[in-house]
Amino acid sequence: MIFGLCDVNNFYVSCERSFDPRLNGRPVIVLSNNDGCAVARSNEVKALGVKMGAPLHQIQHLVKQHNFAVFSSNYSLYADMSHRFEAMIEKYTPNIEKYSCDEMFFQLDGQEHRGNLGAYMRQMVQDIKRGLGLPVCVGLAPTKTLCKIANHYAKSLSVAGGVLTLFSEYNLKNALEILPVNEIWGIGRKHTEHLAKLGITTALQLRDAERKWIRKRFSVVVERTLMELRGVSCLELNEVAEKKKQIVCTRSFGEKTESQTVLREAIGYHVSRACVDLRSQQSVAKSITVGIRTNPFSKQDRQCVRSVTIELPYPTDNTCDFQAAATQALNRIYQTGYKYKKAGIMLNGLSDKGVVQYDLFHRHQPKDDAIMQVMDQINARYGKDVLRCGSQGFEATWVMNSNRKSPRYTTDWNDIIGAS
DNA sequence: TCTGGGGTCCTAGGACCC
DNA sequence: TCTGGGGTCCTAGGACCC
Repeated sequence: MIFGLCDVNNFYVSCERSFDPRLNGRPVIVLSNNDGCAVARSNEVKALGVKMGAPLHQIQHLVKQHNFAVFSSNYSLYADMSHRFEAMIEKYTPNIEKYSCDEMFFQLDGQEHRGNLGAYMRQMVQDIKRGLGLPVCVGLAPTKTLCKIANHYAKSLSVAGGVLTLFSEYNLKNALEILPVNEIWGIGRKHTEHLAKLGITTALQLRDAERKWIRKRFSVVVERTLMELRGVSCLELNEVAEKKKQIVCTRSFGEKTESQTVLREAIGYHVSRACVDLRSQQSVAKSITVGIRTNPFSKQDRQCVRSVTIELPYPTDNTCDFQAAATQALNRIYQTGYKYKKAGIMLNGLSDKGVVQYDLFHRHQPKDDAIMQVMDQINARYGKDVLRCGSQGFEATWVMNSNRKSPRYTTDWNDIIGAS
């Protein structure tokens, strides 16, 4: 079996460029929620030394000087492009794991490419470029971790055709010898520091280290990484997307607020979002955590970070139950005199809706399910939050900044190119 | 003035059980 | 001075990922 990884170069930026070719060759960045940081950068921007997650206000001089095109993130566009990207790969192999919106792992059994794997994959790369306007790179190797590395080199070396394979010991050795450990999938900042103290700074050194010794000093995770570098596959392809084990919804506010009403409305909004998500995967949740905080970067504001978890009497997927619990939670943590910047909620203890055990005194109300179903249907048809809980309010004074969003080219009739 | 959001897995340690 | 052993479940916290 052969593993492959196909990922889109600078995904969000490439989506924007796909619908506006004038952006090609021009420095482009896409901002995080609330227009805070640069979360996607074109190669021109990377070449200027702008780091992933750089706060916009810190790079304003470059933005002006080099005439960056700057976009707020347009998630409905990116999600739609992601689906199309996945569908294109499916034409080449049925065994796909959607690892993230812009990365697909897959497996090839050696039959479909008729002896010329490279050509088969280059064809796929071309197809995606032509069909979606997205530039992608492919890495092929015996393990997922090595695929990541092959993909990394395909991209950073601008390999012709966008496909790089890592199979022979000769190629592997050369690739791993010059790769710093922190570039390995699964080795982050802490592990890098720790490894450096042990004299391990390159991928090759990690691969050839003593397995038991690494296991003892780190954990099975790093041990697995080591084995994967040796070409022993320890990570399988997960083709079926598993259900989420927790659902989180948090947002910063466009402006700071001291008002409990505004906090309650923001939290109400997040609860609604999370519950729709919960029901769509046919789960119920046991508890909800509500959190609020001030701006941690602010020097002059007094800081306050609070959160509380409320256990529900029974696991449920009912928005109203969670709204009531959330309001109760907010009452417990809210304190006057602070300028709050962010609020969020988390649904925990998820389980399958069908298999929940209720006790003797629980009266399950089929009516509640019907109400939620109707609410989901109406909102799906007429727009989200047409029907909502009162606690969400109607003003949404807290909404984040998103001033530079591109049109929803593929998901809104009015924004389709050519529509008047 | 301005700094994102949403996840997963693993381990250690405590509570509890027989 | 003496105070078992083995197991499971749960949670908090750390580390990592995109």
